[in-house]
Amino acid sequence: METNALGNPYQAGCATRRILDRIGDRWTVLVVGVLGEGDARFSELRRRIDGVSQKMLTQTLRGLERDGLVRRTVYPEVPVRVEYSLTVAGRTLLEPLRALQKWSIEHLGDVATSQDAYDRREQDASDRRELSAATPRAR
Amino acid sequence: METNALGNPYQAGCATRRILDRIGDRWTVLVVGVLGEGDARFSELRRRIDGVSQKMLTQTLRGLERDGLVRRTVYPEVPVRVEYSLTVAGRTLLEPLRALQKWSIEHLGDVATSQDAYDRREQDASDRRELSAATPRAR
DNA sequence: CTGTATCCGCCAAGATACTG
DNA sequence: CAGTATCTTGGCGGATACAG
Repeated sequence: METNALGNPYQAGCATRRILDRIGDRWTVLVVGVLGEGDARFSELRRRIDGVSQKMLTQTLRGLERDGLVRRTVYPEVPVRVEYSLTVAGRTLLEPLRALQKWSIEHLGDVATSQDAYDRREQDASDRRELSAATPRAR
Repeated sequence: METNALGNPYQAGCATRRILDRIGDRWTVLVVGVLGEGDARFSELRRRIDGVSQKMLTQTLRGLERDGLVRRTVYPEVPVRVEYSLTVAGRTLLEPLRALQKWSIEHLGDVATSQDAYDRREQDASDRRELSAATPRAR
């Protein structure tokens, strides 16, 4: 038999699910993306990642550091300087993320179109339901 | 200049972030994965996807249908039969998901190891903090 | 500058009950 | 069989205050 699609068993706890649990949150891929363009310090990341709060940036970086994907280097100057960079493992993650990005760029337009069409159908259906509710029986 | 890493601008709302907003939830990739192995009806998906509730399966399928990635076919028999299948666009999503799965399989072990090491360091640090709090000053 | 520590609102997701 | 309709809740993420 040929190896099929995505995993076997394809269940909660499978590899794909596990990695998505890690990168699926709002900020992780953004941080990895920025660090993929070069090392950066905390305030720089904060500036370059639109809308991230101090707390969430710290939390995201701690998670990535814990996973061994990001390295944190403290320079005990005054004031303290902290540099973040991708580890070797972290850099390997860029590849699959780029694959996902490529898919997005190629298909997100179609997805939006499909959504619009779907929503219009739903709206029509909803209208029809209202109408029939307003005139319960023909007279 | 060379095209760099992940997106440009790499911000909230970028393509990668948008697709992760769609597939980052708990069930979407599992549904796509199972459907990648062949068409299936509702109860079959429910059985094959460990732990999914009726509500979440319906919600996930509706989202994928709205995005044009899954097709829903109703056979008006008694009792009604509903078949779900990936659309052409839906099948193209399998590729980047497999890339992610590949990364996971190759690196998730290292990630777990890194996490353990990190947690042990944290635990030690925490122990040391407790100790110094218990003996505020040497005597 | 680079973080911790708290408090809080919101919403995704689960549990449960009901329906065509 | 394949859903819809509510109710509830855990936890993510934002805001704010404070600290090394």
